[in-house]
Amino acid sequence: MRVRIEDVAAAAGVSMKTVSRVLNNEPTVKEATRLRVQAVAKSLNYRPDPSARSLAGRRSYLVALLYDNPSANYLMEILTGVVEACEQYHYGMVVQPVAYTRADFVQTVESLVALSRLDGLILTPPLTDSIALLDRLDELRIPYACVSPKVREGGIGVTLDEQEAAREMISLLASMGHTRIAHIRGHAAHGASEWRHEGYCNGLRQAGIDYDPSLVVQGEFSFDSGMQAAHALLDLDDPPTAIFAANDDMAAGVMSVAHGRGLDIPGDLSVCGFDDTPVSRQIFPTLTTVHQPARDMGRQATVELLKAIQDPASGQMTHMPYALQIRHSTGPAHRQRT
Amino acid sequence: MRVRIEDVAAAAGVSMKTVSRVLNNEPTVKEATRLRVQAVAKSLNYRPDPSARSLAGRRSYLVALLYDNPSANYLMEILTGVVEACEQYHYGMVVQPVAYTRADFVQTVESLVALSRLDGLILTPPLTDSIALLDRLDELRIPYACVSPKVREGGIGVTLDEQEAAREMISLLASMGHTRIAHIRGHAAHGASEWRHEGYCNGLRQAGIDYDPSLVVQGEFSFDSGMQAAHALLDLDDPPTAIFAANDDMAAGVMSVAHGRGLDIPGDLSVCGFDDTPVSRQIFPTLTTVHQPARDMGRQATVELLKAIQDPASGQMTHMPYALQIRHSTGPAHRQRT
DNA sequence: CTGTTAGCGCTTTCAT
DNA sequence: ATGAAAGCGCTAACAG
Repeated sequence: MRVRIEDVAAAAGVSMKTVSRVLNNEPTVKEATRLRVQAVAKSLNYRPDPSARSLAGRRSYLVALLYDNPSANYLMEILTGVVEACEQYHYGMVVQPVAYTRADFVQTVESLVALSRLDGLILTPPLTDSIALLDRLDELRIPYACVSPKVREGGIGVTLDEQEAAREMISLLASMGHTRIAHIRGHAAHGASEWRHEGYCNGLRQAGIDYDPSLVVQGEFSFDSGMQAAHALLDLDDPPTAIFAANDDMAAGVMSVAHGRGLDIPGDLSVCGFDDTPVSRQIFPTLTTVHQPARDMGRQATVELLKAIQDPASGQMTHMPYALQIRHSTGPAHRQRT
Repeated sequence: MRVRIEDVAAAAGVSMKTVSRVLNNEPTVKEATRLRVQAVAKSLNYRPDPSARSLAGRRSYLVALLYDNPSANYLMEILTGVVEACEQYHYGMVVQPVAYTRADFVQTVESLVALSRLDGLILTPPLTDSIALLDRLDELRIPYACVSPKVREGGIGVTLDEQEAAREMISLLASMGHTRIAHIRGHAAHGASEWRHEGYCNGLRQAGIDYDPSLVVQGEFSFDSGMQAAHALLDLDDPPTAIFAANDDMAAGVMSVAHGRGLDIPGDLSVCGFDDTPVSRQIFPTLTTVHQPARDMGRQATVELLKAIQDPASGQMTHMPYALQIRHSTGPAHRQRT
């Protein structure tokens, strides 16, 4: 039969409430009592019943990971980190896709939270950039952590200096002698697209290269949009010798087009991406890109969220490190186009 | 304030229990009453409290998706299907990675089920092939659905005729004139590796090609293992003109090696994979592979599971269709190796 | 076919 | 610092 709190209380010679206090880390318990109860609970292999706990406590011990159509690899990494943190803190996790383009999406999230009594949310891009959503959550006092949000002072979650990473990438290309460096922007709804574009601009400026609008085309983070952009760029009268795509999928699209046109990479064209997804190692040549520690980011965001759930005054915005992955798709700009 | 069952009962002029009956689709309610209660519940926007329901009902209205280190894309597709089915049936889903290589993994699953009172499990490969787990779940009468299990009569879930798909792939290669067709096997723990290999054998037999053991090498479904296998095969005195890898990641590894060696695909070497993951469209040339409807499979498996939870006598093993995706990595065996 | 009475296992008051 | 009693919102068992 299932071990109940009552059994633990009896075995430890205290009341149910005291056991409950120990379980919930409430401070007002004598240390000796706490230790004894913990020992008994462990020896009986007691685990509180989640339903009973949440019914009585008016909370679910559940957080939800919300996402809208992200890359599978990225999301899986984030998810793995979230799961790790949840396990450690004895919290449960549910995953929920939400279509942020739908008019009623804020309401959808609201009722999701209400119906399941969710204790907190982990938001991933581009949900992190919906002011309407964030405002409403603040209003409702629903704790949430953002992964890579566009600026928002005082929020909790994790960020990465994507702008600086992009700048560094451009500096790398410039140092190889490239002066015609193109950029394929990411989906307009993502804050990341802004940052990466700004980093591109900063990199050019720092290298003393003028910004040429014809070298910047809009993509939407998909492989196909990368291909389209590549065609547009390579059809230019004075085409670029290097292309910085705002993510790996688009960079893969560029490389595919380049191969199709018989261009050598990196001899004729250098290509680089962002995210360090598995495809960056699986294409030929391997792709120079920016690594972000998505799994750690998921874990850290969740840890901060859980802290904020316990104490709304806590919860930080943590800064995570990025790392350039220099592989074989980038090189000196030396070959002459025929 | 939250609407409770009591409020619905009062508004409909019936007892709480009658409302409960309507909600749970119990048959013993007069049609007129049922309709009235449903109307009132909807107008009040009533949604039962999951915690209270599960505490009183001794069940969680939760299913868990269990996995062990699968490809991110595959899992995300399955997960999406599971979420769809859960939404439709008003069930919740939790995801749980479990390391099936650990000695205590069956116990881990057991306590997971017990502690969260999970109503059912969705198993993905290779968990579907752990006899120990399946036996224990049967013993405990815990409903579960398998996605692509190795044979098990009477089980519930979804399957795909992977053997036949592999055979068809080999037939395709043979019809293009290939006679030296190699196979890179998948991870030994996966039933899929067996099937695909058997399909390979059948395909050769049907084409009247002798099975050459030196053309079959062991991989483990990873990109790197595909590269290693490719090196081994291409170093042979009489190398293959076509390689059938047991999944796309390994096929991508093969293509990378081929490019590195200056081989033309498909001129010098035809390559094909299995699974139709995004990478198959993102590499150059695009990869010929086998598509499996992973999302539908996840949904269907969940639907069957949910049926089985309601009525243990129901729940089927559904057969799903596959489809060959013929792209640009395969072609006639015509070029002469230099 | 419908209602009444007890809980499910825990946390909250409010005492002490 | 600890305990007793009263629910949380729902379903189970038994009546009628």
